Amino acid sequence: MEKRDYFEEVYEVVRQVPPGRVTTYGAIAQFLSLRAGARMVGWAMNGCHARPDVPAQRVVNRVGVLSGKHFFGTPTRMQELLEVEGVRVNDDRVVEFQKLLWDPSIELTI
DNA sequence: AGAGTGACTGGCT
DNA sequence: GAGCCAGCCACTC
Repeated sequence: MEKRDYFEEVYEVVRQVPPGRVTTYGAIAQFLSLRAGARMVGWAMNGCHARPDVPAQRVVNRVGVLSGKHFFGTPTRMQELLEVEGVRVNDDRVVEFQKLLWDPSIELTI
């Protein structure tokens, strides 16, 4: 193992996502110059088990679907976590997802 | 070394 | 909006 180089970068970005907002794998990948590695972002999130401080529920796919909800303890865990933060979820999709979208390459300045 | 898989995306239908 | 296909990189067997 020990290959969590860009993993840490992904975690750092996700960690900076403000509550009540969501981001996409593609946005993170593009921000980290890993555009072709959007899937890798998801794979990186696979290691979120060792990073409880990473709000993976705020990371959804490009259409706002909670594609990773299955990886949470329960199928509704991710949705509830988002709703608690004020993010409305309908049929596993984030309501007004585009409005709640938080793009690191635009809103975040490093 | 080769093939399969995956928390994705873009384009087209 | 929803579905299908192809491209991409990393990891596992």
